[in-house]
This record gives sequence, C-alpha cells and structure tokens, in this order.
Amino acid sequence: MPQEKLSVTFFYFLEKAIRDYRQYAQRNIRAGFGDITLDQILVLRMIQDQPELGLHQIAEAVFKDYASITRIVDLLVRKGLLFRLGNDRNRRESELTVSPAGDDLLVAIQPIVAKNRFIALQGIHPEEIEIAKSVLAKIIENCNEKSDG
Amino acid sequence: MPQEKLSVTFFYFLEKAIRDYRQYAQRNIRAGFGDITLDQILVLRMIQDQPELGLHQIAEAVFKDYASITRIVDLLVRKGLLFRLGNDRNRRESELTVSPAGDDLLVAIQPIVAKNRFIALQGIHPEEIEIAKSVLAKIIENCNEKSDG
DNA sequence: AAAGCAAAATTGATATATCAAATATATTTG
DNA sequence: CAAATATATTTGATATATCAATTTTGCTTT
Repeated sequence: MPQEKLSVTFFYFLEKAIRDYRQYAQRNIRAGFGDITLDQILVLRMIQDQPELGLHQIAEAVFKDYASITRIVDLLVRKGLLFRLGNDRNRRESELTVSPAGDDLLVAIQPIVAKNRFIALQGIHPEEIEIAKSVLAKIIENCNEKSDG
Repeated sequence: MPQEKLSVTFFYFLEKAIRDYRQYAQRNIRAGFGDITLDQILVLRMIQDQPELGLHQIAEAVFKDYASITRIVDLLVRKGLLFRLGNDRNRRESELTVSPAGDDLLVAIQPIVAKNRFIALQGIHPEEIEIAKSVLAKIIENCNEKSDG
C-alpha cells in the first residue's frame, strides 16, 4: 500500500480545511449578525429556494442527516425565521415558509457568505479547484460503493 | 466575484466528502470492533507516538479543540484504553499512557484505517491528490490570515 | 514562600452528527 | 375500506465542535 504518508496527510488537511473554513465563516457571520449558524443558513436558503420540499428531501439537498434537519428546522421556527404553515400536527402537510425576518436575514447575509468563499479560495487557480473538486467527487463515490469485495 | 458557482459546489463537495469518508471509515471500524470512534483512535495513536505531550499539544497535533481533547481523553480512560499514571488530581503531571488493551486495539485497527484511506483514494492519481492537498493547504492559510483588510 | 500572572485544563451551554428506536403518515393490497 | 407495508418524521443517547467562563497549575518576582 504505497503513498500511505500522502493519504494520511491528505485526510488531515481535509479535516483541517473544513474546520478552519467553518470557523472562519462562522466568525464573520457572527460579527455581522447574532447567533445563526452556517448550517441554519444553508437549510433556510434551501427552503427559500424550494419551499415545496419535505424534510427528507431537504436533508438530501444539503447533504445532511434527517435527524439534524428536524432539529435545525425547529431552531429556525423557534427563532422566527421560518413559519410552519397549515397543520402544525401533521408535519408532512405543514408547509415550511421563510418568514420576512428570514428573508431579510438571507439577503443581508448573502454577500458575507459569498465573500467568505471567495476569500477562502483566494489565490488558487480555478483549474486546481476543479481538480480538487474532482478528487472530492471521487472520494464520495469511493465511499459509497457497494462493498462486496 | 466570478466562479461563484464553482466555489459553491466546491464547498458542498468538501463537506460531503469528509462526511462520507468518516461515515464509511466508521462503519468499517465498527464492523471489526466495538464502539470506538475515528477521533478516539486518532488521539490514542498520537499519545502512543508521543506520550510526553500535554493535552494542549495533543490538540494541536491532531488539529482539534482543547475542550474536545479533554473529553476524548476522559472517554479513552473510561474505556481502559488509556492510563493516567501518577497523580490523578494534578492532570498536568499525570502522564498519559496507552494501556495494553489500547496497544492491542491500535495494532488490530491499523490495517483497517489504512485500507479505508486506500479505498477512499482509489483511482485517483497521486498528482491530483497532491494538487488537492495544496488547495486545502491554501484554504487553511486563507482562513487563518490576520484579518485587517 | 506568597502574590500575581500566564498557561493549561476543565466545565457549561448549545449546535450538529450519527445511529437506533419509536411514531406518524402515506401507499399498496386484499 | 382495513390491514400490511413503506416512507417520513421525531426522539433519545452519545460523541464531537465551539465559545465562554472558570479552575488549576506553573512560573516569576519579590
């Protein structure tokens, strides 16, 4: 098993990069707004874009766990950024709608999010980003292969 | 701000890749062993390699938070994989030592961890991995720049 | 050695991830 | 339509991440 060392450091870097990025982005968001997390923003925006989705589909769209989505949505509702219209009992029928406050927040936060991404990728050639992306895509594929060998 | 789309999908892939890899690796570990997490293994191995380190330094070595390390170490001690020799009160003096059970576990688990990494990176050219690694390194750098602009 | 300061370690609170189990709802079948 | 089954959602338990606050320990300086 060659390149063992490369793979070790690669996964270290992978973990550290995502953590540092999240920390950096979260810090910038907090500076401008109160206590909203990146994940909550992600879910909120997804619902804004496609309000017709069920939680299950939202989870898939944002690559997250179902249980996490339940909790994130609850938080967003509690914060008044999201409305659960219709039946509050039957959650499958209740439609989720971003509240005016939620809309405002998304509008205000959008440039910050974009800037975070921009700065995080500053000084990297687009072709390199593409290659890195393809590497990540391949990892995703490899980890989701049916294991039969 | 060009390439907005590329950066969006890049960060999506980044998050998904790390999550899928962890899930995949964790599943394989669980199949062979009981309930030990990747993070616990990482910390355990670090202590095995450099038992003289303090928690602070361990945290830095594995790119983790101090608070997390405190809790992970406590778990490892509770599981009998790690001994806190010497003074159990003064934690700075107490030396951490991997127990025989911990040694055994690391030995047994090592090939699984290596295989996980190998499979996750299967079919990717080493040069591409290097490029991806350099992209991640640059992101880490960008996110840790002193913000004064 | 005592006081004060710096560094290390811990704890509390909250958010998210994960898995398993339990509910609830929808759909299919008889 | 009722029962069986499938799917969606929630909940509980535990682990980790993060930040803030606190405590502990170590070091310096008298």
